[in-house]
Amino acid sequence: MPILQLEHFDLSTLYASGQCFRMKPQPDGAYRVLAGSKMTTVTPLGEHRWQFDFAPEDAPYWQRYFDLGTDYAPLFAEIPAEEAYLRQAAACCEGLRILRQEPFETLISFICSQRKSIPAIRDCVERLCAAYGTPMAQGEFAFPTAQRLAAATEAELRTYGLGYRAPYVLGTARLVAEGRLDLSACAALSDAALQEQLLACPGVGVKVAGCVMLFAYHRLASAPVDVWIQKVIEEEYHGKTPFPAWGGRAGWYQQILFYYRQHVVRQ
DNA sequence: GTCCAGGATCGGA
DNA sequence: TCCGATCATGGA
Repeated sequence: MPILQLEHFDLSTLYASGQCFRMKPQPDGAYRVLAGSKMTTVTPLGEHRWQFDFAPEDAPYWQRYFDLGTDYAPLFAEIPAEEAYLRQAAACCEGLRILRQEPFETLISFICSQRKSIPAIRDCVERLCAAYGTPMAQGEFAFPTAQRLAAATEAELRTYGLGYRAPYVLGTARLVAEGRLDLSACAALSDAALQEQLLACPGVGVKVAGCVMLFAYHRLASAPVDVWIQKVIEEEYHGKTPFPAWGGRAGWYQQILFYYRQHVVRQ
């Protein structure tokens, strides 16, 4: 199994980053990472070295998932000096990255996310996987396919902690299962056209669409504003969003600010 | 008991 | 176009 030396990579940071909900800390300090129907275990060896445990044929998949083809050093170094708060925040998340997650999994997960804490989202997503996902090795389950979720009933979904979001999940799963929304084809769309497609899903507003664009389609100009980012805008940017001025770096900077505000500043 | 969480939707102004 | 109420659920 490959051992990689990675300067800007840290699973504890990614685990807490709020972009993925199926990373699981293990008792030995490793992380089990599930995505779609794939699974890997990543063990810290110290000195920025990480051991990846996955099937040999999955190497390209995880390379892409963790965005290992991108050198993040310039992404930290190029933050303008005049952006003092952003630089201060970035100094606290050296291992942060923007993942490339499965679109359907990301879409459903963030529909579930509305007005939930990150631990609550993890629980909810995990229950959906256990109920509708294909069993994998070591007691884990794949993320459900659109077909499986679309075949559920609203009442059934509610028993997994979805609450009022149950019809949203069902409606969106049906859009995908019936081919009325082609998430693979969406990868070729412009940012605006992609957002339009996502907003057509029940339970998807600008914020959830923004998360899917950033965390699944790697649209780095997308900077979703949740309650934490709204606090940052009010506290540090005089209530005026800085994201449009940041262009193609907006999503990356947003993720730095989110991590910093939630895990370092807190309150 | 209250308050809050990676919000969206609806009705009414 | 904008605003307020409302929507389940779990944890602090």
